[in-house]
Amino acid sequence: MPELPEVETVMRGLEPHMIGRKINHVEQRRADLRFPFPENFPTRLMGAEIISLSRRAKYILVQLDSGESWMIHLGMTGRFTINAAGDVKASSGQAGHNSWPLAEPHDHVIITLDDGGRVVYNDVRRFGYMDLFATANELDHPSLANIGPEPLSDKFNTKQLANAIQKKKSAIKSVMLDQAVVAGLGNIYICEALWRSNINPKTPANKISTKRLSLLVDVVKEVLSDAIAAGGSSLKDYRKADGELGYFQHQWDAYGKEGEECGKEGCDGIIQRFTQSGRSTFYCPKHQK
DNA sequence: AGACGTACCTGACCGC
DNA sequence: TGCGGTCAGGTACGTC
Repeated sequence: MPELPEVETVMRGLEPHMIGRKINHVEQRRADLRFPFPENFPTRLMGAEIISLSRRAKYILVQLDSGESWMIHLGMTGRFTINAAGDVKASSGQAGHNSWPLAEPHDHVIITLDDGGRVVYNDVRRFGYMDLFATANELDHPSLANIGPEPLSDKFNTKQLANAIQKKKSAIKSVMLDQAVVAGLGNIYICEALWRSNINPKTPANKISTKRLSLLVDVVKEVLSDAIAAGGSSLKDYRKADGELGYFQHQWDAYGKEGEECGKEGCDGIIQRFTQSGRSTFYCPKHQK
C-alpha cells in the first residue's frame, strides 16, 4: 500500500491508542507474512509496555519497555484497524463491552491492550513483514542499515542527492525508487514529484543539472508534506468510521491520469503511461523535458 | 558496484 | 457466468 506519507499517517493514528499501554495478548494467526515472524513473537510482545512509536523510511517502529522494538512494514496491502477501548461492536452478536468482531479474512495479528482496545493487522497480499530486535541495535538492522536519508530531514539535500546519483546512469524515476538514495519514496510520489519539477522520468540520473536537482529536492519535500497534511486531516474521519488506518483520499496530478489533460498551468499536454523497471510511470511529455 | 529481471501473494477488472 | 490475462502503492535476491 503505502509510501512514506501513508506510513506516517498510520503511525500517528496508532500513537494515541498505543503509547503507555501494555500489551495483554497477541494472536498470531499464521506462521509468516512475507517472511516468517520472529521467534516467539507473541511471547516477546506480551506484557511489554509501549513507550513510543516512530517511523524510518516505510517502517513503523514500536519501542517497548522490554528493550526490544517491534518493526512493521506494510508491504503493498498492510493495514491496521483500531478497535478503541470502550467502543462496543455489535457485529459479533455479543452484548456488552469488549465484544469485538470476529477475525476477518487476512487479519494476521490481533493485539489486545490493557485498556481493552485492540489493534488488528490485516494484509491481503502478505508483502508486509514484522520483526523484533533490541532497540539499541536499531541502526544495525539489515532492513534499516543501508537506507538513505529521510526526505523531510536536512540530510536530504541537493549535495547529498547529487553525490548519491553521480554514478547512476539509470533513469531518474528508477533511481529515486532506490531506498538507498532516499528513504520512503515509492511509485506514486516519485511520479508526482517529477511532474511538479518538470523532469522527464527517463532522464539519466547523472545527467540532471544541480539546479534541477535542487528543485527536485524541494518538490519532494513539498509533495510529501502535502500528503502527510492530507493524511492528518483524514485521521479525524477514521475515528468516526471503523478505525481503519491506511489510505486516504488524495488527488494526484500525474499518477493514474493516463489520457487526461495535464493540469499544469499553461500546459496543454496529455498524461501518458509507460513502464520503467516493471512499474507504471505517468508523466506529461509536454512539460517534463 | 550497477543494472537489470524475477519472485513473493491475492483480488479487481477487462475483454472474449 | 466463467476464464484467462493484466495490473496493483514494495523489496529481496539472483544473474550478468
